This record gives sequence, C-alpha cells and structure tokens, in this order.
Amino acid sequence: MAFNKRVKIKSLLESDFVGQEVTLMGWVRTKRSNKNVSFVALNDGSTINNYQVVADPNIIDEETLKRITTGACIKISGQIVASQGSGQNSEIAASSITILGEADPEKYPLQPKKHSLEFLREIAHLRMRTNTFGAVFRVRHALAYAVHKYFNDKGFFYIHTPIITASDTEGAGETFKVTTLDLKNPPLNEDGSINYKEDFFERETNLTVSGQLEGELAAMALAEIYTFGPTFRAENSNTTRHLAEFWMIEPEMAFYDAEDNQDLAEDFLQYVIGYALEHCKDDLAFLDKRATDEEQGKKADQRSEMGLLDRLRFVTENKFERITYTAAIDILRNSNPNKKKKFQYLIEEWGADLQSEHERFLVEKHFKKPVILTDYPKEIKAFYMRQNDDGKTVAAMDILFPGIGEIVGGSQREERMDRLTQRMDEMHIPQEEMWWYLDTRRFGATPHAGFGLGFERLVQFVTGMGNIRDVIAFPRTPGNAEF
RNA sequence: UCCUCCUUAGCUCAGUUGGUUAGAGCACAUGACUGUUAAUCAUGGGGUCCUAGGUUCAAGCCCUAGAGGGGGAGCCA
Repeated sequence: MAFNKRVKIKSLLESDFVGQEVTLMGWVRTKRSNKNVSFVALNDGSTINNYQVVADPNIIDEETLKRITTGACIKISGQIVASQGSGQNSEIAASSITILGEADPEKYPLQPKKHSLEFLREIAHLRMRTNTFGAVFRVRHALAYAVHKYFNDKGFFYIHTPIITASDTEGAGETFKVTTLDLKNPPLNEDGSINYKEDFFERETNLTVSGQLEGELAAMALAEIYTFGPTFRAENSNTTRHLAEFWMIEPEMAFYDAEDNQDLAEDFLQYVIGYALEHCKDDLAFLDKRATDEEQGKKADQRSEMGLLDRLRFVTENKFERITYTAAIDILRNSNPNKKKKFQYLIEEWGADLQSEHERFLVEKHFKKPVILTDYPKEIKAFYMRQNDDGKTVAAMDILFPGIGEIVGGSQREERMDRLTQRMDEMHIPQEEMWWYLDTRRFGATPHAGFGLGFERLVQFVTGMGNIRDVIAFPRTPGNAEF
C-alpha cells in the first residue's frame, strides 16, 4: 500500500468530512494538554490554516503523546467529528498517531511565538514552516503560475534563454565568471593575460545578467515570447530590493511600439496581482493583518495610508499614471521638497538621472499610484532603446511602484540598423561580438518592444514584505550564499 | 562600496551617573487542571553580556580594533 493516502488540510476545510475516517500528515505547531485530553494544532503546508487533532490519553499512549512537540512531524488516523470547541467547525478524533519525525523541543528553534525576520533569515532552512513564510511562498507560487497563464492565454511562447553566456553587452552590471580553469594556475597568453582559449567554452563566459538580447532573437521568429528565469548580478548591492540571484520575466514582442508595450505591462501587472487576490485569500488576509501590525510600530508620517489588500485592489482597479521624463522633471522641479531643498539631490535641469527619493515622491506623494515614466534622455539609457524624433530621448519606460520603486524597466527597441550601430559606436560597444544581434536588423527587421520585470519585487509588492531576502527561499546577497 | 544604528538566556528585550550575587516575558522541564485555541496556574533549570585589547580600585555600561546583523544611499529588476 502506498504511504501517501493522506487528506490535505486544505480540502478538509473546504468540504464536509464529518463522519469519515481519514489520515492526516503534517507538522505540529502547538500542543495543549490537560489530564484528560490533548489538542494538537497541525499544519501540512497545503494552507495557512491549522487543523485541530484531539488525542485522548486513553487511546493514544503516553509515550507517543510526550513525543508530540512543536516541530515534530506526525501521522494521524481517525474520524472527523464536529468540534465541541468554538475555534473550529470540525476536528479529528485520533484513533492512532505515528511519530514520523521527532523535534527535540530543547533544540528546535521555532516556537509558537513571533520571531524577528532577521532571526528567521538565519534559519532559512526552517523558516518556511512559519505562517508568514508559508504564506509568502504560496503567494509566490501563485504569482509564478499566473505569469505563465497570462502569457500562454495571450499566445506568447516561453523561451529558455541561456544561463551561461559570452555576452556582457547589456552593461547591466558586474557578472559572475564561469570557468573550469585552475584559478591558482591559469594558462596565460604571452602578454600575461589569461588564455581563455584553454577554458571549457574556449572563450570568456559568465552567468547571464539578462535574457533580453536572446529574447529579441526569438521575437523575430515567434513574434510574442517571454522568458522567466534566473538572473545573476555580482553588484555589491546591500539593499532591501537587490539580490545577486533573482528571477526575471522578460517579454519581447514583434509589432509592438512603446505604447503597446506600456499597455501590455500594465495589463500584465493587473492580471497577476488580481490572480493572487482571487486565489490566495487566506494567505493575503494573514499578510494584510501582519502588515497592519507592522505599521503600528512606525511613526505616523511613515505609515502607508492603505492596507496591503486595499493597495493591491487599488492597483488592479486604477489605471497607472503615464508621464514623460520631461513632465516628471517639471513636476519635481516645482515640488515643495525641491524648493525647500529637502531633496538630497535637487532637480535643477533636464537630463538629470532620477534618484530614488524623486521616484518615491512621484509615486507615493504626488500621484499616489503606480507611474509609468517614459521617454528618458538617451544619455542615461541603454544602447538598444529606440531613439525618438527629438534626437534627445529614447522610447524607454520604467514602471514605479509604491514602496519598492522600479518594478519594470523596458523600451521599444531600436530596429533601424544605422541608428543602432551609430549609438553602439557612441557608447563604445563592439559590433563584432554582437553580429548575431545585428543580424536581426539586417534580415526582416520590424518595430518591436519588451520589458523586464523583477519577479521578487513583484512578490514583495503583493506580500507586503519589506525586504527582498524574505520573498525568495534562499537569498544570495554579497557575503551570503548559505543553504 | 559609503553613511548610520544594533549585538545581554533558545527567542524578544530591560539593565540608572561605571559599584556587591545580571533581570523580565515567551520557550523548555516538573506538577496542577473535565475541551484547549500562541490555554491557564505553581515551581525549577538555563548567561563566553559578539570577539580581542585597553582605561579603572571596580566594566554589560567608557575607549580602540575586528566580526556579524539591521536601516539608508549608489547601481538596478
């Protein structure tokens, strides 16, 4: 007989099992006992809700009851009965309990109490057993599924772009080197530089910083594609919204201009957030309450006006604000914090790069909703962005969300060969290495566009978690690759 | 990488102008309790006060350096 004949708590709570004999398996959250009866709160991961196990010491032997401690994994067989207590409708009256795995209560670090996120981060191998992280990772799953569902339903194709690549042409940051060479004794050229001809790929390689360029190649054949894969950046960033290893979603579409691109990004974000609202009600209700409790500890002026659920609904129900970089500069230049010199970096003239304090002002104070900023100066954007007719700006877009800043960065791509190569020359990007990219402009070029979305930042927004390290199971950051 | 704050029991934290034996809540153990909801009540065990050096009659507290962590900034998604 197969071992796994269990009923999940999620299904137990969704329909009426009273009178049925079932088997449950899961982890003990708490046990409450007196002389006549023991109550166990059981969680099996299928839902944030626990299920009450009632153990009668006349039926379950004392030794077994003693080994049921917080964190232990147990198997319970028994009948589902209407509960005599008030906290739940039904419960299981255990006829037998098997200890699958003990958890020494003296050593098990998780207690039925509130732990700090910093402490839980140090025990990331166990933290998924908490309500908060269980909820976060169920929501993360729902969002990942919604991403695939959205694009699939729209006729996009999922492309797997390479994780090991020889190109660092996007200039999106420092890369992790990939090599099989002996680091203590690498083969050298006559001039003393490392001879990568001896390396595994016979050239210098690194982990991908973006699948965009390969995505563009696919879009020039399949028309509408997306990637959803790991991305690696060796930047020494120590913030609540940067990881060295993160997951990025990059749609790339032929026959899309800048406006089509913005429409897609907005619709996409509203869809996946709406999907989570519909399918993660219990988890989001818990996270909403959690976020509200967190807010209590903050100063009045730091608190957000809306709760988590209100914020999510607001984003799905209201159109994003769309303004050009030029218009944003005007707003910022005339803003109170700029006039009163409250900004650390004052906005004086067109062309300045926006600092996060400026982005936050626009999103959180001025518009109070997600903002799509478009048409940036070409000097502060990448070479592949399509040049506008004004000769000064490119068809870029950044989508800014409250609390987390930039969640999407994208653009219409430069499909005109002469403009593209001219810009590459200006930015000292070698064309020889990019021959394959330029071929798409040589053969059957068409207007196209795309964007990149940081998946963890999306999960942060939907779960209300303040630190990006708390929305990925095992975060990689400078100085930390544990687990 | 820069700025800033923090490090005291398994966890969360208190610890006065430097002063005798370093505290609380939770957790844990034992006992009590006829159905509990992070049960309750009683009793008990539990400390490299981050590390190294220094000042002092005396350091958890002051000084110097280091380690680890948090927040902010830059870079970006």
